[in-house]
Amino acid sequence: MAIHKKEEFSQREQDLAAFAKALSHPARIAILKVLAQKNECICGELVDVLPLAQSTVSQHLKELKIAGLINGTVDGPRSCYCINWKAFEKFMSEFSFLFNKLKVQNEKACC
Amino acid sequence: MAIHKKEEFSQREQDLAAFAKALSHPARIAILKVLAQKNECICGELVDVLPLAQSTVSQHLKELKIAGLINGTVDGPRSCYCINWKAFEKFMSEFSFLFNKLKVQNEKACC
DNA sequence: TTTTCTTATCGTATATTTGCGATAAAGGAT
DNA sequence: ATCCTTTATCGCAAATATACGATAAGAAAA
Repeated sequence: MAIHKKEEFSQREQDLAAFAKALSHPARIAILKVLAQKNECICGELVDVLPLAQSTVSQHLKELKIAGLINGTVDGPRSCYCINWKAFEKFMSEFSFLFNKLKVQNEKACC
Repeated sequence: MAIHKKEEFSQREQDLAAFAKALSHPARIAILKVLAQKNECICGELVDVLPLAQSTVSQHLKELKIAGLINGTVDGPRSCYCINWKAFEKFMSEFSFLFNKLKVQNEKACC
């Protein structure tokens, strides 16, 4: 492949793509679901619920954290995670904005 | 890796992840933007606008089509693409639904 | 028919993602 | 201090994704 082309797109496009990428695995969707239901959750609870090894769950959590979609705090020997609603809302509204803005322009039928 | 774990998640989770995956590359976000602005668009126009080779653009279009986010019709020697608003809207509302449903439950601060 | 134009697909190289076991690190319990 | 519990990280293997040039395939034009 040799060359990274992602940087040649606008920052906005890259940000939206990064947000979508964080959501692009069913395990991460499932993690967000559990976090939303329980409000907050320690890593071990997620491991119990998901069909994945502890190290794999930890890795998905890391990706969600890097993407800014969840917060994590150390609680003794445990790690407590919860959804970063602010970031989540920001990205979702940005998507909706893009979507709605474009949608109004052309409701007409196409190819 | 050896084993595919994706199938062990619910269909809903897999569908949402697949939708997000289709949006997880800036080139595909850019393509959707152009398609939305022009309403419909032939492949060559996209190649002119994007910093990618024709074969690469064609591949991204294929992925968007497989994901159901765009429609494509053959128009003589050209291919005309447009956004499948119905599918797009369905997925976006599904995301919003998930997001809103979960959000209402817990506005309280967490970790 | 031959040429030209447009797009899809194939083959290939490289980068990234996914997944797990093993291990480290850090706090609590004994 | 030693063990136990919990989580993060490392190292590795395999699968996917990304990107391009070359080529095929199809329609229109010469």
